Amino acid sequence: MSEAKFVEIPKAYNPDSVEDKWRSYWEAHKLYHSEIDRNKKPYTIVIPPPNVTGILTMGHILNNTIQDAFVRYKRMKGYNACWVPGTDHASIATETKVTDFLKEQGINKKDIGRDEFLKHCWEWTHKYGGIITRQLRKLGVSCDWERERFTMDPHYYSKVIETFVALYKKGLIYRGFRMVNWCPVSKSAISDEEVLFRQVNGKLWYLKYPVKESNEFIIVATTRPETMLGDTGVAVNPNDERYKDLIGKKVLLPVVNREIPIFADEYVEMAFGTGAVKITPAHDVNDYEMGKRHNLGCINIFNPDASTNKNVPADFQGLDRFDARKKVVDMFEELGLLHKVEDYTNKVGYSERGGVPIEPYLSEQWFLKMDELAAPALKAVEEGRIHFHPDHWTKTYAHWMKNINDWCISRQLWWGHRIPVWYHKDTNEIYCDVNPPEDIENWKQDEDVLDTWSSSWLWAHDVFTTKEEQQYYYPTDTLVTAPDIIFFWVARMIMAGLEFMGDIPFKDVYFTSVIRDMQGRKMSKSLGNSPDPLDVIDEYGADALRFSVLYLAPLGQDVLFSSEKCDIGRNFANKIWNAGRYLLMNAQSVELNDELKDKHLDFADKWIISRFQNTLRQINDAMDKFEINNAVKIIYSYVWNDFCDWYIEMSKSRLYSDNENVKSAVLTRALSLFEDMLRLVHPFMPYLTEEIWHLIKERKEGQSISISGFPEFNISLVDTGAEHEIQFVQEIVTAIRNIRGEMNIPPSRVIDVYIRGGQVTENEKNYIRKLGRVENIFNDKNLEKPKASASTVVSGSDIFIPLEGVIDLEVERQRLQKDIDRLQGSLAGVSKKLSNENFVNNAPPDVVAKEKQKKAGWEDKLSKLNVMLDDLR
RNA sequence: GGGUUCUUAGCUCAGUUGGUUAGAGCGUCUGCUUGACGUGCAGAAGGUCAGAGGUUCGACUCCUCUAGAGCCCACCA
Repeated sequence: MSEAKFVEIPKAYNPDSVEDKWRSYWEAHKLYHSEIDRNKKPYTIVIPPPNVTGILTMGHILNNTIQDAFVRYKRMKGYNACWVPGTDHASIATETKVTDFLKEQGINKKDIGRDEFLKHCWEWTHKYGGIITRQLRKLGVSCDWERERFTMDPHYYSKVIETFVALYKKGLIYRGFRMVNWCPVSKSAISDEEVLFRQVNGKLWYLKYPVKESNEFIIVATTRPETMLGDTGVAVNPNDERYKDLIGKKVLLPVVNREIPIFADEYVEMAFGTGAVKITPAHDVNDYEMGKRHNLGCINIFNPDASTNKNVPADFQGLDRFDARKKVVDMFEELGLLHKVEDYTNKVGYSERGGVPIEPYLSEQWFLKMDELAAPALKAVEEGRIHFHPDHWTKTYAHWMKNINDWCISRQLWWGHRIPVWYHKDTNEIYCDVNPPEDIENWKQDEDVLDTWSSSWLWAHDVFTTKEEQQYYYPTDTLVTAPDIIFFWVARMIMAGLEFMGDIPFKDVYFTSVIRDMQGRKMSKSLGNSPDPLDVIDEYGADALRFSVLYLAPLGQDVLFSSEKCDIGRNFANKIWNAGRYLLMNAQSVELNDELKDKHLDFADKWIISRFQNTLRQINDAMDKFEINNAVKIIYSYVWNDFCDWYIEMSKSRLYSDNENVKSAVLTRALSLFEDMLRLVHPFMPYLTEEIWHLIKERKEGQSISISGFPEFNISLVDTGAEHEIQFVQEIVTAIRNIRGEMNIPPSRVIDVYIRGGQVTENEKNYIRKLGRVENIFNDKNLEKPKASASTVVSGSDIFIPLEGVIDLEVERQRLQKDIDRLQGSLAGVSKKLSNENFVNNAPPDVVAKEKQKKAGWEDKLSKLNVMLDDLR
């Protein structure tokens, strides 16, 4: 207990060294590794695996902070908490990056071949794969890193293949020649969910098609004139009088000189454009359907990269689709067949990855039938076996599940799980199994890989590698994820869980907020409006970032974020730090004695103990309801307002007294309460709390606040009497401070206070003196009002503060008048209510009684204030 | 076009099943080297709860409509 240690505690909390220290401590002691333990209930979370080559975003910060808060909370509550981390191979995203990287070096993917390319992918994965998990660690997440998984791990890989084979053999997977969303950049099909629609300011071109054997033209409107090269018909509405005579006739398609029919179909809207539609079955979903209905030809005019192919006239071949568009339009203009051009805004589907408009494209793909899988998955949520938080996502989910289309699961890529299907070289027979056919030389394996999501949909169960583990840890408890992958991932995981495990994959799904910038725009690379989380951690500390983000992110609402908002968390961390500093500094001179922890209790102690219990109850309640943001606010207010502003301040009057036993008791108790408080804070601010917890006393190697248990609610410690007593003291102190403030009386000037009313205990007086900077307190039922004093009314007592020579009567009058005005307003309201017979007769008696009580109290106060005001005249 | 969420203090947001004198943080103003903290302490100002109807004894809260914002879904060329 030397002076030296005194100065060892810095004035401001500095997270830098602290965070690294405890992170390595936790990892070295494997504190967050979980093994099957039949004596404990498991609490399991699987991380939404980030893209292996990605970097940490603010979205990840929020998402993982929430998971960590849940996991730490449950771990402290005695659950066998297991948080499985990992990354996703992100087939298309990674392949795009590697392809681009190779291209920069002049290497073409096709030239080096599949095996060589995959080597590069693995190299890339190993090089960049660790980045995001390292970044995640800085946040202080309590993942079980020994369980880290990757969706291309050998075990996981084989599970994906097994799953494909099982579904194929069950008849749920089929191969079909279909129109799919084609991404010309990755040259692969993508699923409906990977198409993003954007408003595009484009044009509507009106093209004149000459009708055969006549001088007439039929004018069609199109947003994509280049597709006319593949037109095989022109459609009109059967009820359209304008075109009645043309139905059945032929058009001589300009440029390509092909004869195509004019036909009628209900689909055509008469009001749009000219009411006549050019039909390109190979490059438009609707046209494809119509083509089938009317037996039209189907001419594919594009190569996989969306350049024009040999099915178009020679001088149009090999053009990019946008160049082809220009050339077609020019040609029409030259021929005098361009009727007009209008500005037109419409929605165009873009490839999520490629960032270019998708091309509806006919190709052979693998599909997974969804009906059979979706039905039970919908039921699980509708029946409440799985809960969504916030609940309204259930509706969105149900809507999607009821309108679901088959899932295109094949991708024309190499990085991923290769489809376990072989075609016989001679007979074209299909073979599907986990192992290749024995006479492999006669077979050729399908070139495609599976959609990333058709591997990650197994995540909730296949991260566990043995039957025993699956039995113990599955179903997992809580899934925390962003709402934008509800269809990509959440829905499909539910399907997979029910199909392959016969049980739901998780009980609760917490949909996080979307983090936006202060203008409400989504964080994005191109806008450059996303702060780098690592910079924020460097500047504010991980705890501050975690706390701020939780504080700002209510369940179900988007969050407007900028890094300055982390002031909240940093200031809070500093506040806790200094509360600890105060107690520990006093522990230098005051002896701690555990035997006195429950001795010399006064109402302030009983009050804070009671407040702690109520806070604990509220936190438990909020956490159970998945209202983390609420839990955080409750803690904040307890720590700052109750513990620091009042309890610590009150403790001073006794800590600086002469009674050694009292001092000992007060400090021991305060430290114990402080330690309990740290436990409440720990799930949200793990580093800071761990640091102070170790400063409080020497701990054994391997001990940690994170496994020290969570306080348990004890109703017998709730003390309403003490809470009322404190309230009285607080009101008087606040009234005194208010007068000081309004009268501009500096704290350095001590004052006396006269309390006319019920008896004030010595104990209460002590606190009032200390907190109000009061010298003498006079208390009696029949006190005379001292001359030239400021006055007010608190809890039925009249308060007078003599201010001879200082008081400004005009200011005092205004102050009282303000109170009176406010009271009269309230009183008018309650009087009106009580004079309404309907209210008195219909409202519940306790409500009426409460109103009457209010009224009586206010009337009393009002008349007293009026007397005081009169006194000043 | 369908669905969904939202509109409360200058800003960002709380407000649980209808009954409060409508709250917090930031910002603003005033005072303060108060024996943990100026990343702090004390005090103050600031709101017709988007608008209009309705239900009710009583509406920020429930219902309808209107206006505005966000998100998701949808094949109008």
